[in-house]
Amino acid sequence: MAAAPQDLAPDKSLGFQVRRCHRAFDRVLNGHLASEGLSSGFWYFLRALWQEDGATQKRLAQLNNVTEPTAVTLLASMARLGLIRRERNAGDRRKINVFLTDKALALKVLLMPRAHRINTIAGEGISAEELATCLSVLQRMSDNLTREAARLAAEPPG
Amino acid sequence: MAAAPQDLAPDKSLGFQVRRCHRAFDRVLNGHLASEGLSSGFWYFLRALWQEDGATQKRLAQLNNVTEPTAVTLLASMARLGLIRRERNAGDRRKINVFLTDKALALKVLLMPRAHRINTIAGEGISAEELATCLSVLQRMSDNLTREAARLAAEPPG
DNA sequence: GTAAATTACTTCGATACCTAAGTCTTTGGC
DNA sequence: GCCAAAGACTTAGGTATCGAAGTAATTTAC
Repeated sequence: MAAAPQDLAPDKSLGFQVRRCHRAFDRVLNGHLASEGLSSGFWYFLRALWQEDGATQKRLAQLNNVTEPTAVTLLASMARLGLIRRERNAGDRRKINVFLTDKALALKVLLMPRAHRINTIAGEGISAEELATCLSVLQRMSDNLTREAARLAAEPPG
Repeated sequence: MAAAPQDLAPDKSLGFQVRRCHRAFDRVLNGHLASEGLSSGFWYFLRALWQEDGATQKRLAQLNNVTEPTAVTLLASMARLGLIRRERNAGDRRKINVFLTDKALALKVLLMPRAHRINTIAGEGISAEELATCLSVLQRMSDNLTREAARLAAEPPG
């Protein structure tokens, strides 16, 4: 017999476990970045730019699943630290293209292996097949929830 | 041939996908709670207290995987809104026991079904077996990373 | 039985998010 | 052309989170 809707134990809730796991990843990531004077907020933007240097701020926000104001704040901090350079786009002056400095480019060879290592540590004792299933389920859940969030924004919940 | 450590695509990174999924859950949860004047920060404390009314602040922080300062801030907000009552423990005056008010108790029947629904929406089109695997992998990854975070705190990364 | 260590909570200052409401630029309809 | 709509970025204000350092109560070690 299924549990009543009042009694979903936190341990059995995907939302709860996703949150717990996120916090755990974030703490370890921050721990590794602190020695370079960086914080986890920068990490996702650095990685996006290593793949797509010159992207606009809007594009970077989308790649990282954050809103534009969040991107503005983080990119301003990164510019202050000399990690990026922002250039108003000549063809469309609404846009700003973001470019990595040499300093940020150099961080790639230092930091990417650490990211790998964190993923490796996370997956210790877990089969490749299970990890692949988890990754796929996370992607599908994200898609489902993103659709639901858009629905909620249009029409309040019932 | 395996990809070089410099080239882990974000989509294939568990850390990245866990984060993305967390944000998606959080947005939907906030969307549902906003109509009651609540925010997602309260949710986890409410749920913990529905299961364990009278818990100390430290205990609540542990149950929710947040640090004590975070718990202090959130519980202060909840007290301001009349959701909880804090009582200095008579036997050990360092401790503070947290109790739900009637108002917060009444929210349970309203909110728990919504939490269920969010989990249901997230899992649409995904088999029960896959979801169970994902849940189990998330738990084990959290445990691995929590251990690593403790190790890092003791000794900086190499 | 007191000094030192530990525990529970708090305060402080900072970062990373969000929503709502701007500004400035470009595009589309007429 | 011009005005309205849409797009890209910014500002303002608020919440949730952290680490580090502080306070008060209790326990431990001698």
